[in-house]
Amino acid sequence: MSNDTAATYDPSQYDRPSVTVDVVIFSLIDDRLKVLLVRRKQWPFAGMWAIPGGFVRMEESLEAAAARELAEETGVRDVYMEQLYTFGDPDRDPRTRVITVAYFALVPANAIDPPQAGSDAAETRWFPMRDLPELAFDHAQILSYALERLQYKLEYTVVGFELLPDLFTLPELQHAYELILGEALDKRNFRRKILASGILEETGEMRREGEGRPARLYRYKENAVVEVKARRLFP
Amino acid sequence: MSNDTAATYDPSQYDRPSVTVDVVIFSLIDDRLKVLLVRRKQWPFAGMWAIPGGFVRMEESLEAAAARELAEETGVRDVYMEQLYTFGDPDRDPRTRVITVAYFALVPANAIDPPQAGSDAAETRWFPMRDLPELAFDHAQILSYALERLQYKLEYTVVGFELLPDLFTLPELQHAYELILGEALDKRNFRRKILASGILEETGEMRREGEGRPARLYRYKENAVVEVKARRLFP
DNA sequence: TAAATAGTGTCTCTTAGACAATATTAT
DNA sequence: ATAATATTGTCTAAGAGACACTATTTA
Repeated sequence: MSNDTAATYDPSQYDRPSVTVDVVIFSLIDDRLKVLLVRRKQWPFAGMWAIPGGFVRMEESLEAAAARELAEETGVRDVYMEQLYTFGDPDRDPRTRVITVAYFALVPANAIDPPQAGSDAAETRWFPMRDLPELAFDHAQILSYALERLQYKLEYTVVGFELLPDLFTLPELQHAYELILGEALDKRNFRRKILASGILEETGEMRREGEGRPARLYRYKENAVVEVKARRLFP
Repeated sequence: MSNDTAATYDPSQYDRPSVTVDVVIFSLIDDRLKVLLVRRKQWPFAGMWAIPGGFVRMEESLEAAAARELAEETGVRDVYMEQLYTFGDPDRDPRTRVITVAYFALVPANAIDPPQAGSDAAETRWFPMRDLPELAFDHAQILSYALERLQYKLEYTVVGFELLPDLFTLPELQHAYELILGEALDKRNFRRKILASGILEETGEMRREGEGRPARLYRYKENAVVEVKARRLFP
């Protein structure tokens, strides 16, 4: 806290809840928006799937805890991550009072550790957002909110490229947007809007795979990303 | 949390941080945007001002804790309140690890208890946002972020009326917006935008005070507010 | 040369901003 | 009548959506 109204303080006079971070990890895999889930082995919700998370250690910040969870599950660091919301209903965990600070992360598929090696041998799996299993705790609510936020952000920022490799083509980026938003977009309007944002630049190179005409490869400008980050709603 | 990655659980194996809620309480008083602060009496930051807040009790939700703090400080219930962000740097409180879930509330000045009677005798005072004292903890950062969010929301929603009494005139509403945004707005464009949102309705009555032509009194439509609430970014 | 994919321009409609005159009341 | 405040409409510029054809490559 900060102050106990009358500014008295005695930690032992209050029971303390547990605090965890849960990280909703999104990626585009096999042409679908997928989320990484962990299978629970014990009560409560044994056998059900859950968003990866864990306790916040006493000496680490919330962001550090979320980044640590992400790295443990995917081996990935330095990807887009933002705080989503804090969920704290008293009965959301049947064991004890647990307040969780939820984050969501966007991870390019090519950056993920091959065998999804968690530090321990917990079973993890990527699930399509449109085909989720039954979820433990209030995690269905958290996932639903994370998707809503991701879709919302796609409409007014250009975070989509955070799910792609460093170099990508505009058709690839548009495809990513269409997968997440669940609707087709007009090529010309999409290109106009994205390029007008000024955060992409051509590499001068082409991607020549597949049958048709090769596509130009783009990257995002580091400076421009700073601009976008400054305008984020959530610090 | 939810799961400890490997789904083992033993609460005693982890130290637990304290969890508090801090509530940034905004109101329009004496023609200024003001925020309610509490003077600290003890170490740390004795004598400095802080955002009102307190521990989350084991049996209450975060929202309930925030609403309780708000009621204790202002006597007000059932006003606009939303979760702002969760701040958890390990050293934000020199006493122990304290994670705070920050909320912000919009309170109509006419609804506030006259003598600002907190349940205890802590000294509280309304400070203009443009003339803040030195603040305890990371509360300057929290206030700054709360103002940013309020200004942002004013631009794409019509939350401004949450700071006004049930009945209000369009010039009063515009004045509230100008105070918060810190800039003059065009009367005609403002009225067009607000009325186009469809969330206000005329009462048929007039406010006849002061010298000039009386102004029409409006209220907000309950149904319309539900619509706006459904479109909120934060659940 | 056929098939596949990448890339481009215009028109329209809506929205937001700039801008000034009239209407209604109290004094 | 004068002062004070409330109310109203138009023009313009910019942004968003609808829409179809040309360009470049591989097989």
